[in-house]
Amino acid sequence: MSSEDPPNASPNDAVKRSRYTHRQLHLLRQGSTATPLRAIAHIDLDAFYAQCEMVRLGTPRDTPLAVRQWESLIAINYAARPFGISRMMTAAEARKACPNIILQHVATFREGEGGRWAYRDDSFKNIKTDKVSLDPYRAESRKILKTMKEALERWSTNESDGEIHRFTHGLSAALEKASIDEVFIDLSPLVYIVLLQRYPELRPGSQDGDRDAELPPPPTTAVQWHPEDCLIDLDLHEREEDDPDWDDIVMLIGAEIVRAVRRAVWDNLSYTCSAGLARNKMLAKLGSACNKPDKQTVVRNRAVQHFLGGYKFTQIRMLGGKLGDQITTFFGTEKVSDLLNVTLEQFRAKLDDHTASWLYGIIRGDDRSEVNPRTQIKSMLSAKSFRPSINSLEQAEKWLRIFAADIYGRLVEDGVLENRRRPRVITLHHRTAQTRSRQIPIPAANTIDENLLFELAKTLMRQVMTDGQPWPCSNLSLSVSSFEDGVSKNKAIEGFLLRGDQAKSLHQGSRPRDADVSPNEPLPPEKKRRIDDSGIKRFFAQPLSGDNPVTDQENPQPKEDQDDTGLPVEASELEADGNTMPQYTCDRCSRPIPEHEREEHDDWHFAKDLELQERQEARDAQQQSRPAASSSSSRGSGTRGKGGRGSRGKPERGQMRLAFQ
DNA sequence: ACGAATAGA
DNA sequence: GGTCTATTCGT
Repeated sequence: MSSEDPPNASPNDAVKRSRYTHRQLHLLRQGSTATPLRAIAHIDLDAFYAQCEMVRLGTPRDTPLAVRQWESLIAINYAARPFGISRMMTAAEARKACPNIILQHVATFREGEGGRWAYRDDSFKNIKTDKVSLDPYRAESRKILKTMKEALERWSTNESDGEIHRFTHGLSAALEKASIDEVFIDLSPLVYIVLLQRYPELRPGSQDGDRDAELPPPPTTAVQWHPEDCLIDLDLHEREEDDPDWDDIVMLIGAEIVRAVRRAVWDNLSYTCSAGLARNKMLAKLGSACNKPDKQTVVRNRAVQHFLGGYKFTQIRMLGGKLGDQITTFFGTEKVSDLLNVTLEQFRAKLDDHTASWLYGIIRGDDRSEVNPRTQIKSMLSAKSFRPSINSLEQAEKWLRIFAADIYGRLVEDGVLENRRRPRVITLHHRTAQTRSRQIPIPAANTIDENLLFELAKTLMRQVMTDGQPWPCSNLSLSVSSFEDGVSKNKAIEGFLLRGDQAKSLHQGSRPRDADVSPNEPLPPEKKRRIDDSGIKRFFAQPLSGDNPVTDQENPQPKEDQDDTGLPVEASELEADGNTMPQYTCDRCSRPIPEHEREEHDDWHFAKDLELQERQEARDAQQQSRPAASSSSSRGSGTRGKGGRGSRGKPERGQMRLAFQ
């Protein structure tokens, strides 16, 4: 049984103790994927493009509206749905079904009108000269994300106060932008704060040092759910009358936070969204689609079997494509409930080991994938389909100009001007009978501007044309990718984001910084946890020595010549400022610690132990979170950059630091 | 490193 | 169902 499954409680026991342990509780603050007490939210904007247009136009909520792209509809608001309008309809059909519907065309770029998109009354007549722009929606998406982050931030600072502050300061929720209108949030650290705030008996130190001891039961016999929370029915053998355990309380608190986030989005920006709340991403995502619009759905642990059993597995993330089709063929069913009868061995006979064990777990509600605090995009693409096809280089180049302008504008938003980020590769895709693509490096010496992108695109176009038959061309696209962090960004990081480093210098004078910037990681094949800064190091603002889990694993004790007292940064700063403080020597690490920091330091050891334990478990269970994740770990060799640039070896590093600006 | 394929809104 | 975007896979 995986450790995500709660241990069985014998039903006849009066609940004297919780099913959950202190260890499972305290893992919450690290965003650990290994605890069944985790709280993950998935938030999905309702009919997003349609709402964007409603907000922009000031359309009342009860007015039917759809977003139009040429003759088809790409988003339909909830007021229009009772008329039977769906995405497969044409504009004419929609108007017939609902004469009063607002059909708003998306913004477009127009040939010969510079690189600016605009909303144009006649764009639907100009499929030949216009190109769709999704920029307005990207901009709204950014605003919404920012509002959500602020709401989460407020929550953590409000709650993490007073006596528990030393256990909880610095904790925050990881937020992953899953698409233009969806986010995952790992609420676990915030829920942890609230739990400690409301239930003093859960605070560290109250368990007499035995982390595997069960928690005391929650001091309630019934959970008071908010009237607007939609609950998934419990599994057949579970009863609503049974006393709640801490996982129920976790969901209750999570629901409160999600409600606050959704409320903030509504109050500040007038967007409604739907949310799912569960112990992992997969369940949260299924949950958010259960009650729409403007509702939130809670999938309690005790409801998971019942909930999942009713689905086709092709609804589960990653199973909607060819993999799902294969599985359907192999086992002759699309139902989760049927697949539950398939043994792991039977899965292994048809699928590779990783996929087999991932699938075995996922249909049982076990999903260990992490919420990856990623906000920055990895590539930008601008494309156009031609109906009818185009037949000359001259025609093609007009579109390349627009692609270049589109992408350049987005690069500016992303900070190319300030040298924060810069793509290294540009690619041209070209479709005739088949799709062909060519890519070249963007010369590092050049300043990226619209014209450079255009010139590179033309170069690629020439290459594509010599490769084969270029006409008639039905689709053309230009993209930039392989983003790298610019110089000024590194300065920014060193200047005011790596507080751990600051504290380090402050504490022990100057110390060579090379180790911080050079790619010195003896990188393990990348069992590397994707999001170091959602782990314990974020809590403690650890300096970079903690950046590499492997180093940590193999050298649990920091080297003597480095400052790694394990103190929170704030403590280090205090130490540097004040000079005559009573000290004691910690018997765990033999370091001098100010007396008034004793408790905090003990907490640090406690958390550090948990961290090591978690890693041990991660190694033991060589199980990956997703089937797709496996290949990147087996590839690793030969991808090290030659000049030791290391941006390949340390993916997303800048992102981790600057995740939320 | 490159081009193709897959996934999802 | 067609379009558009983004990421991962295979060599």
